[in-house]
Amino acid sequence: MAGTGTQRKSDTRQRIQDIALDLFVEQGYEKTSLREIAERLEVTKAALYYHFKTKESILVSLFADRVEPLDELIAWAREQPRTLEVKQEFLRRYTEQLKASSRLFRFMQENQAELRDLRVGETFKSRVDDTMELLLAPDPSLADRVRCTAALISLHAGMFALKDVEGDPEEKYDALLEVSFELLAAAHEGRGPAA
Amino acid sequence: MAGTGTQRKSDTRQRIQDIALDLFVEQGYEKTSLREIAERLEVTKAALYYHFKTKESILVSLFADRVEPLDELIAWAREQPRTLEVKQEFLRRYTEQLKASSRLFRFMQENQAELRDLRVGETFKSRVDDTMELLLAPDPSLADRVRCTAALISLHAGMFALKDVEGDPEEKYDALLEVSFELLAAAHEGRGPAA
Amino acid sequence: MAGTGTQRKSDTRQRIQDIALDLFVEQGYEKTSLREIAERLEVTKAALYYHFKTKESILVSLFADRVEPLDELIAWAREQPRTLEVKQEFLRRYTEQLKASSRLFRFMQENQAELRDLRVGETFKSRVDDTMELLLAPDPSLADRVRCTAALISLHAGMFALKDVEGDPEEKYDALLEVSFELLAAAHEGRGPAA
Amino acid sequence: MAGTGTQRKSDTRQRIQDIALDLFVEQGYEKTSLREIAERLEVTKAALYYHFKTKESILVSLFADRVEPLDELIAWAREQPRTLEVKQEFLRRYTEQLKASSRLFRFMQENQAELRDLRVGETFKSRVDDTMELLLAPDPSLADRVRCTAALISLHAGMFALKDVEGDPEEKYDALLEVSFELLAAAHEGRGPAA
DNA sequence: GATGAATGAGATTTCATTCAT
DNA sequence: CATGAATGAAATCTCATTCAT
Repeated sequence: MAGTGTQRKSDTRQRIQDIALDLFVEQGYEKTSLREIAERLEVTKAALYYHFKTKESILVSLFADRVEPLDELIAWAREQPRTLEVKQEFLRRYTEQLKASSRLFRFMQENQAELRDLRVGETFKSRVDDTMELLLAPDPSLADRVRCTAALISLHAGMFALKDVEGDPEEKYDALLEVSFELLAAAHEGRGPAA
Repeated sequence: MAGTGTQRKSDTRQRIQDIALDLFVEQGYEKTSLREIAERLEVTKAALYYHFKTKESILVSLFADRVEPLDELIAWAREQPRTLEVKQEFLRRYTEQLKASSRLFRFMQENQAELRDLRVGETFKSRVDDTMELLLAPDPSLADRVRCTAALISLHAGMFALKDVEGDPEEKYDALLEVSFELLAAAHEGRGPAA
Repeated sequence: MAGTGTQRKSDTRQRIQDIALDLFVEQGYEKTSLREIAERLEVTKAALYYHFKTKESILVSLFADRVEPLDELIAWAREQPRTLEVKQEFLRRYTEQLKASSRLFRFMQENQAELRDLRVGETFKSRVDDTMELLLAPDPSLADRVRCTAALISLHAGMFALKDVEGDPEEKYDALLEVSFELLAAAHEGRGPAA
Repeated sequence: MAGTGTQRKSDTRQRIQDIALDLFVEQGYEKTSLREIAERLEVTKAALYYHFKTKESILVSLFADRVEPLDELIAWAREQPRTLEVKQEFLRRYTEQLKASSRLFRFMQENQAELRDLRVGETFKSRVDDTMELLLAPDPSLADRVRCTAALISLHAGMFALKDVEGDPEEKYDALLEVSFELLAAAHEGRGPAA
């Protein structure tokens, strides 16, 4: 029994998820049909239904694994004092997660409309709200709110916007993070209505 | 009685565009069927095809009117010196256009994947590239590039991200613009690698 | 009033027929839409309906002019003695009519299935029956019947079958006619079961 | 009871082909809709698409089986000396194939226009060219070419032209074949310009 | 674990036709 | 003589899903 290798149980489920994410990113969720997924996998559509109850559940499963670490990160941040250093550390770790699941986040970014009524959207929306609340000072000015929003948006959308810029991805991530820090710092001080 | 009757001269084309944009924003392009548009308009599907050759051409027509003013703005900016004041003025006018076509820009924002292979995407992508080039100093550092990117992204995505925040939309636009100015200013000075 | 030229009354009707026949020959009747005809004419579909009640009536009108000369030819032949010379003369004149309306006959040839339930088919079918009767000796053998059939079929289908053969069309017509004469002559003698 | 039940193993594909050919012959290809085929089969339209990717592929499949025997026949003839006897034997076998697929050849005959741009047309056209080349003497006169053409055309179109003539179909085929032989013989001798 | 066969709903699109102007 | 606007019907095709095997 022992020693039958690392992938004892069928990895088909995993492969479905992989290929589905590829296609979802390339084409969007609606435009990707189960036929396509099945063809790339070289199995029949019916086989997909052995592993997933519906098309949507494939999508949900893709998000499932990523929610937990995000929740852990938020929980961690809640136990910390709201210092600038903590907020920075939070963004740093947040960026790590973005990096680790960049395809998925790209998919979210580019398919917001489709995700909106798929419940999964809600799930992530509420995490973003939590995140905003963590970054903001209590009772923030509108300008500070905007700064934090900009910090987050830039992290999320920045990599895709910089796709055509040459350079090491790691450096780009660093640059994005630094600009986020600037915005965050300004918001943290409560610099006022963008004097 | 006068002036309130049904519009004699067919404005059906206009109404199609209006309702289509509504539905595209609500549901995305793919998920919106011509049946839906026709039903809301209380005409038959075939009527849509009298006014537009294909579904895609409805979408294209929505963009057509907005490209011109954007091109004019870019052309104007190109004739100006690249001072910070000009760049600010540019962003101010840019924001006016975003405001004037907010539904359309929201649609773009939330349906990037679907737009990607619809040619219309290309059209706007190239305008964004032009815009970036206008805002950037010659031979910019990566950090400055990121700042400009963040400035633009925030303008584009900011309003939707702030949807749940209470407050006057005008004030929100002002706040977004100011934060963009901060980022722009930092990039204009070439403040270096986010000191 | 006099002297206003040869085409006093609108020639649109004529142009519709021309273009329609072009398209019917190229694509078949079903596959040719009124939209196409209208576009080539650079008028609207509705204009077609001013000149023709239905699509089918365009087709019918194309045949109308050709039935009369055919009927005259048949009537002429009926008054003649059934000598071989007369039959030959009949085929000669018949071929002239085929030449004069070659596009139309090509259309008939290649779209028999579509014509079958369009009444126009019937009309011509009965002329062909009349023609056969004229060519055949009384109480003919099956073989002679086949010879006459072959003679007619070859005249009808021959030109299109010889399309790729180089040479003067007139010569081709002559050759076809001569082979028809051979078949006709054999049938006229009642040569028996193809000894 | 035994052996009369419903066929267990799905022969749906075969049944689609059968019914489709029936309808194509009756009405033509364009005029036959998939709805009609599906209704006669008592399955849904979607079921057709399970078995055939497109409507055209149903048509193509009908031809597929018939091309092979024809190619074999042509190959056989190419290995033989070009004597009159061989040519006759060739036509005899050719006629057998026409008989065996008479519905399909009737369909071809009556729907040439529709077939023209369906690639399948090309396929058969080239076989006819091959056949002509086999029957013709080297460097033939136009008249001989016409005779061979007439021989082939008559075989193809003759049966349908003789539909209303009473008599045993076998006898009709024999008569057609004999007249073809006459034409062939004349062409074989190179009888000259239809003396 | 997976397939083969099928379905019901619905998509985009095209067509011949009508009619007020 | 002709157009602009619209319709109802139907076409081809795709999709997510089901189920017996």
